[in-house]
Amino acid sequence: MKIKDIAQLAGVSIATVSRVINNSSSVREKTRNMVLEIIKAKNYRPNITAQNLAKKETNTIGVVIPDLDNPFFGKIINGIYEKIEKENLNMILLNSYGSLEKEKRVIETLLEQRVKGVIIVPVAKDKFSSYKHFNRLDEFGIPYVLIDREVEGDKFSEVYLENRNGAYKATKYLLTKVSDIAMISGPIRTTTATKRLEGYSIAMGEKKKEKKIYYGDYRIESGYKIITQMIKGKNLPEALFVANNMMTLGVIKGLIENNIKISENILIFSFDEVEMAEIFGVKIDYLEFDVKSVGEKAVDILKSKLNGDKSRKIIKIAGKIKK
Amino acid sequence: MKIKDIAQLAGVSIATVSRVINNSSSVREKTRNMVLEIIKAKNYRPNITAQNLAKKETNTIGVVIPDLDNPFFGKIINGIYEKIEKENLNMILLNSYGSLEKEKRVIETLLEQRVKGVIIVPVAKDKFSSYKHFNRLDEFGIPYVLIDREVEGDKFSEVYLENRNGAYKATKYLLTKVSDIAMISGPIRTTTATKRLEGYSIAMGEKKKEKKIYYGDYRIESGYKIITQMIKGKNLPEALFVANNMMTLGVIKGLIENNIKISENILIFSFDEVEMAEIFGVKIDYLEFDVKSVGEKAVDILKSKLNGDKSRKIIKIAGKIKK
DNA sequence: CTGTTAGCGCATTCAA
DNA sequence: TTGAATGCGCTAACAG
Repeated sequence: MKIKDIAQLAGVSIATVSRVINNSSSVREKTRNMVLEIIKAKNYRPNITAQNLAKKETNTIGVVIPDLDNPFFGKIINGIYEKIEKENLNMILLNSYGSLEKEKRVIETLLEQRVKGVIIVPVAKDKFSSYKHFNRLDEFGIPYVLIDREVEGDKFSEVYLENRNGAYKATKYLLTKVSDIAMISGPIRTTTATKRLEGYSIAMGEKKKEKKIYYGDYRIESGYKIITQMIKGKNLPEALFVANNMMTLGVIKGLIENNIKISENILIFSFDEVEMAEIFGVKIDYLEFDVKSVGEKAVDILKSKLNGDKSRKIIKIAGKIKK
Repeated sequence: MKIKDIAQLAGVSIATVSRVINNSSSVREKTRNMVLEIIKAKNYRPNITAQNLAKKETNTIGVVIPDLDNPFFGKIINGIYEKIEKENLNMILLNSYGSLEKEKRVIETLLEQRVKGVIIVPVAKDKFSSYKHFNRLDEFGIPYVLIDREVEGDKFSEVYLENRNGAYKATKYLLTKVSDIAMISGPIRTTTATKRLEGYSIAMGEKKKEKKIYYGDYRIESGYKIITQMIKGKNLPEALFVANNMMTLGVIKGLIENNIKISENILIFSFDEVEMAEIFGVKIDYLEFDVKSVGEKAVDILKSKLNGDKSRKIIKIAGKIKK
């Protein structure tokens, strides 16, 4: 069933059918209704592939994520979806698996698909990373927005959590309660870890308190290992600021195993939320981020680019202290 | 940059370029290499939209999920993705929001996109639900596989967790330890809840033990409410079989609040995994399912359908007792 | 308000 | 092994 069939059944030209489908130029009320009826009766659906080719554009946007099996990105995807759905856009989802090679490849896929725009969590984590494959998108005139990671350079539009300021606020908050505050940082080659560490350092420096920094790798095990060593060495701080929720989980595990009461014997502050803590009766302070809005804001920026806005846009999502 | 440009630069016809792109019919080695070089030099990417139109087919499959912000489905999506990636297929992801109306609409979207196949978590939950909108896919000759939900009728290919047998195994296991076993069931209008309840009932019946059934709605709050009332009424069973992990979380919350030690004062068995329990030092038995494989198996079935297999296929994913 | 026609970028017969 | 021509289903001038 194609446009031609509908046209014949309706006794009009395909141009007219096309017009009623697209609501483009004016069609006589009566004609329109008749065509509409036939379309409905025949359950006809226009072939979007053909439409796209004729219009030289696409109605899909590409989303590239480094890990599809991660609730954090699930929220972002959700935010993106709800926004683009309203624009009648579709989402093609790609996984970069956190690998630069894969990232380059999926970008080529997106190019072939002639997607309308791209939202991507860049794999690159440090200042030595290469971003030049993003130029390919520029070559094809496809607008894009980087999310979640703070990226070096001054040409990209981005949306990410306020890393430095968030850590600063968190540390300031902890300083109102105690003065012996240690931090478990993420791997220093990542920009997020660097920024979060900076925030902690600045706040501690302002109050001239001694900094105690431990380095983890953002995963549960490293949090567990570090806290276990602290406990063995009997040098637990009054408060511990942990750079992400995974490591916080490790910390919680270690503390519970050693019967150390959280918030009684030690204050734990996680950079981001540990979702289940409350259910298990564990009291953790954290920064609350509207993660979904990362996706939403990215779509907003993309839309403005699609409308011709050439300016660079940076949006930082603010965190709110939850206690 | 289109195929014509490449052809001109190479001094050959577009047919030849098309042939090397698709590796279709034989092209002289020398010619092929030359064309390939130009393609590379110019960073040319064929326009998939045009390819699809010419070939009257698409390289994307549609995936419909009722909740993008749910780790369970994240795992399934991940399983689907890894499989189709190898087939050089793309995934367009749609959200039905658990609404039948939305489901109908996204199916129309998929029709317009002329997707190659569909994998869908049907919204329909009970025997009174309507499945006739799936016929639309049949009309367009698009193969599809239903996942996660057990659906009434005898025409659909499906992949889901073994609900009844899983619950049966779980209850049998609990019966080896105690005899006073209560169950918190899901809402009885859903097939999953019905099946799980059946499994429990059969196992209890075989041993002529008294059944104690409470009805929740699969959400945290209902688990919490039910356990709280049990505690107040001082009628805690020796063991409690909870029909899903969300309600189990509610149960855990209630028990912890009331200082009742899990696995000491009461045995808790969750139908599916409560991921964080171990970290928080809580001992929960559960059925372990390879959730990701739901997606993988669905792709397998879809592939066979794409190859012309008309038979109906049902795959049940087995659960393994984890203690 | 409506129809005719020329593409959109590519695959694929059919000849050569 | 190659090229010319046709068409995939639809949109968008252009003309009427």
